[in-house]
Amino acid sequence: MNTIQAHPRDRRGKPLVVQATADAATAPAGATQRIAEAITTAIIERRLMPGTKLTEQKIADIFKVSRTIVRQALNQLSRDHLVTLEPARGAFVSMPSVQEARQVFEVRAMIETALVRQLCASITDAQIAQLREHLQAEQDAVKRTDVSGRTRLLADFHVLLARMLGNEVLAQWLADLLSRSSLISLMYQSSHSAGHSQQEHVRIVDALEKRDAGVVVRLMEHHIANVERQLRLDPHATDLAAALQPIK
Amino acid sequence: MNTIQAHPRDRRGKPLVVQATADAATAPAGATQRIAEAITTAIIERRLMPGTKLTEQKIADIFKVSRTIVRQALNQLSRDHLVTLEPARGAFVSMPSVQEARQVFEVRAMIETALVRQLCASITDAQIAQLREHLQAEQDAVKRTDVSGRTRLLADFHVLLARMLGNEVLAQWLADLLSRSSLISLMYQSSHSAGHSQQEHVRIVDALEKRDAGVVVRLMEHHIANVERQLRLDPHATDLAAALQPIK
DNA sequence: TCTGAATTTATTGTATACACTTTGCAAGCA
DNA sequence: TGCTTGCAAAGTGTATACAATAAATTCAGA
Repeated sequence: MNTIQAHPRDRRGKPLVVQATADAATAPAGATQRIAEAITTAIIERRLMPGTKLTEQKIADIFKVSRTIVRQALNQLSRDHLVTLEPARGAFVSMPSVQEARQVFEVRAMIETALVRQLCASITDAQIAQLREHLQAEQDAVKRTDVSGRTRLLADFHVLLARMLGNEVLAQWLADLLSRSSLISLMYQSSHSAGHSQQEHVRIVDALEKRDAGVVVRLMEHHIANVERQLRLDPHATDLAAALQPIK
Repeated sequence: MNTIQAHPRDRRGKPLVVQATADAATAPAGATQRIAEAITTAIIERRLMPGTKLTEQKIADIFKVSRTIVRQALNQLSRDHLVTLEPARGAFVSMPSVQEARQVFEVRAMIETALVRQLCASITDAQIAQLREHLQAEQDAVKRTDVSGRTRLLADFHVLLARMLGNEVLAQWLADLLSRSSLISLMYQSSHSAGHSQQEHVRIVDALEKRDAGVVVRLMEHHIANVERQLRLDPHATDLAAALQPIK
């Protein structure tokens, strides 16, 4: 149990976080990077649940590298908030708190509304076409119930918008936020209608095409709020004292 | 040359980036953290110029630790975009490009206007008072021409605003952006009137006190634009070919 | 004296060794 | 039985050794 599957040849599609800088075009990438990505996708695709201990030596054995490399990868991941490092105890898949979850969505709402507002002024027809293409891919994934694929695509939609502003700084940060969002969904999502999200994406693109800033901002606001609403961010597990109180 | 001064006891004030989580209240902090902070402040306080090579062994000797620790610190700093890691060549103090500089300021404008808009709705009188206190500290630093102090304080003003939203995710990210901004100023700032920035801060707080969202957003926009305007983000050094062209 | 290949030096990248901390288990004691 | 204490196993944190790479230097030849 808790085995991490390396399956390097099995990785269809890019990792959730679209490579922003496209550094050196599919660079051979150090082993560190490879491991970090493998763990990232493992988390995203729900093969590693929050709280899982990530023992350095085990990972090192799997990837046939030394702990040194694994430690580097884990350090990187901890910076992405995907794993949590407990001093002298080890690395664990992060368990974002309800508060953290709320904050992530709050920030997303702030930044993404501002993002689409700006985008209305600068978006080109070619970009619209690119978005339509993406929407098609989303729809396909939803239809064939490709869970991990659609999760990635639904997240990438947002990063794609960010990249269209031509601002790598923003895009990279939003990518970070979205991988965190994925982890949050993993922890708190009870039921999620991917189709609904997908339709909202369509409507957002429609509004973008009309360059209607007012509508697009409102749609994005609603969209993010909807995604958040489908989580179970009620006190439940977090408020241990209350949970253990006899119901009387 | 290129000597990094450790001077651990000499560090008056906190590092530029206000400790967001205040983790474990001034934790003894691992050596890694200590080194990362030392280098950070060294950069901010202009004792390390962009492009400076950071040789692992030298730093290790200074801090009396092994390269292992130094490497961890450098890795962290590279994630903050303060140092750049060139494979097999080493670590250098980052030299943010003009494009990156523009993007950082563009993002800051986006996020900080949204920030103050929200803040208008939630800010308390106690928080206003706290801001006034900060403004006083700024003004003192400006008056006694404490360059490194005022740099830190002027940046912390923005982080302070972020923290007042009670959103650590946002605050931490803005802190990152601001340390990058500092490095950018370091590279591109020709002349900077700290007093002017400080006055704008005052006006922003005034508008916040009146909860006038419209005005506060406009002021913040102008403020960030002004800071950017004082940089030399013209093509100059970047466009080598043009620079070497005989003037004719 | 200049150019360029070969060698030497310096520095980074990775693996490994060892010390220290935590944790689980079991024996001792009330 | 229930609790504490001591011990052993597992795992992390740091240092160091060694291999790989890039830069600097030397030296041969024109």
